[in-house]
Amino acid sequence: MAEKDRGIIIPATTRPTITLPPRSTFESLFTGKDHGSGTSPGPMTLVASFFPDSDPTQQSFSQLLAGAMGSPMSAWKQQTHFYAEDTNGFENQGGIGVRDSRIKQNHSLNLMIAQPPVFTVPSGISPTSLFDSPRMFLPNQSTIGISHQQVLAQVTAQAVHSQSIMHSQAEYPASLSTYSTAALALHQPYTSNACAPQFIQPFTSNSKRITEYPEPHHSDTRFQHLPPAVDKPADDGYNWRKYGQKQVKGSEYPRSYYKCTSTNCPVKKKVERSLDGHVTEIIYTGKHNHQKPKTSRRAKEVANSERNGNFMQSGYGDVSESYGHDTLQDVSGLSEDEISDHEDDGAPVGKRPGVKTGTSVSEPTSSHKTGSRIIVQTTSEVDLLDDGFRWRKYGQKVVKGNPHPRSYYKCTTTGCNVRKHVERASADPKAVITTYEGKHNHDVPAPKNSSHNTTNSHMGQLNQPYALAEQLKREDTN
DNA sequence: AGGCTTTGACCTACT
DNA sequence: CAGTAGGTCAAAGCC
Repeated sequence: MAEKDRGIIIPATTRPTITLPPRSTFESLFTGKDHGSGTSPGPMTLVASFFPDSDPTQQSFSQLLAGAMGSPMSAWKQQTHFYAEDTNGFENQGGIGVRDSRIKQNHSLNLMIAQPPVFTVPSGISPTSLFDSPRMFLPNQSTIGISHQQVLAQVTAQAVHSQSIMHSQAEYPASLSTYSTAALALHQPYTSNACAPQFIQPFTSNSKRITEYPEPHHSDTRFQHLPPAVDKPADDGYNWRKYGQKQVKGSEYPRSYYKCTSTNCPVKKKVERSLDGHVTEIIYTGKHNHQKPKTSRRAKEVANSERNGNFMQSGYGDVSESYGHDTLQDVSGLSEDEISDHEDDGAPVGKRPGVKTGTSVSEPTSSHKTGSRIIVQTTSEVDLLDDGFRWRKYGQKVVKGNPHPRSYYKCTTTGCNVRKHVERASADPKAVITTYEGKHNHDVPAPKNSSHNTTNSHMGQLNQPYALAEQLKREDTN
C-alpha cells in the first residue's frame, strides 16, 4: 500500500518552465493510442504530446530533450533547425518581471510535480553531463510507471488552482496589498538559485517503486496546490475527513491524511503543510467513484461567508476558494471523463482569462535543490512569465501541427548555459509553452530600470510578464 | 446528535 | 528477527 502510493512529488521550490497550451493541445493527452490501454506514457510522453510531431526533421522540443539523452548536446543541436543567433536581437531586460533577489519566495504559480520514481537516466550517463551543467532528466521507458491519468490529473489540478489564484489577482487588484502577503506565503520559496531552471534528476532508489506501480487507472498523484494557510485541505469540491497526521521522516512538515467522505469512495489524499499553514505537498490516491457533491462543506461555508458580506475576510484560503468550486476543484483523483467534463464546463482552463495552466516535473523534495526539473506551464500571453533573466534568441522553428513558430532563447550571462524554448499553443496563440533547460549559475540580473522593480515588485513576483510577451507580440505582427 | 479533528497506538512493509 | 517508517485505526473531544 505504502509503496504503490508513491506517485508524484511536488517540492516546495519552483522553476520556470514549459507552459502548457490550453484545450486543444491538452486534448491530445487523451487521444494518444495508449489511451485506455493501460499503458501509461511517462511525463515526457506527456510533454511530447504537446508537440505532436512525427516528422524526424521537425522534432518537438521534448523529443529533442529526449534525444539529448542519448547524445546530450549533439542530438539537441542536430535535430533543431537553428537560425542565426539573435534573430530579433531580443533580449529580455527583466523590467517588471525582475525580482528582488532578497525575497526568498518563489512567485511562480507553477505546480511542481516531481517524479523521482518515474525517471531514470541511462546508466553511464551522468545527469550532470547532460547539457553541460544543466541536468537532464528523462524517462527510461522501462521504469515509467506513472499513468497518463496521473499526469493529467496533475496538469489539470494545477490549472484549476492556478486559475483561481490568477483570477483572484485579476479581480481584486485593490486587495493586492493584502493579498500579496498571503500570496507570497503561498508561493514556494524563492531564491535566485531556486528559480533557476533545472532538469530532473533520477532517483534510482525509487525506481523500483515505479515499476511496482500497480494500477494505471488510478489517479495517484502528488501535486502542490500552493494554497490556503488554513488547516483544511483545499476545497476541491469533495468532502474530506481527516483520519490521521504524522511527522514523516525527511519532511520538515507534518503530513495529514484525508479520506473522501463519500461512501465507499477509495480516494485519499495526503497533505503536507508547513508550520505557517502553507500547503507544501498534496498527494492524491485513487479515483472518485461518485459525482462531486453539489455543494461541498467548504463551498457552503464560502457561500455563507459571501452572503454575510465576508467575502474577502475569511482568510487567504478563501481568496482562491471563493469563486465556487468550479474554479477551485482540483481534478486529481477524477476519472478522465470527469477531467474532460471539467474542461468542458464552458471555459477550458487554459483559455480562461488570467488562467495559468500547467504542470511540472521535478525533484521530489525541496530540501535537495541540486536536482533538475522540467516544468510545464501554460499561461496566457499577458501572464507569460518573465523569469528575470536575460535571454537572447538563437533559434526558431515551426512545428508540424502548430502554425506558430517556436523560439529558442539562451541566457545571455557568460558561462550560463540555460536555454529557454517558447512556443505558442496551436489552438490559442495567447497561450505560451515555455520550456527551460538547465540551471542558471548566477543570480537574477539586476534590473536596468530599478523603478520598475520597485513599483512592480509584487506584481513581478506574482506575475512576471512582459519582455517575452512583447517579443511574442512582435513576432505575431510579423 | 452527527460529523469532524486530534492523537497515540497499532499494523504493515521494508531494510 | 529487530528496527524503522509510513499509513491507518479508533477513542476522545470539539464544534
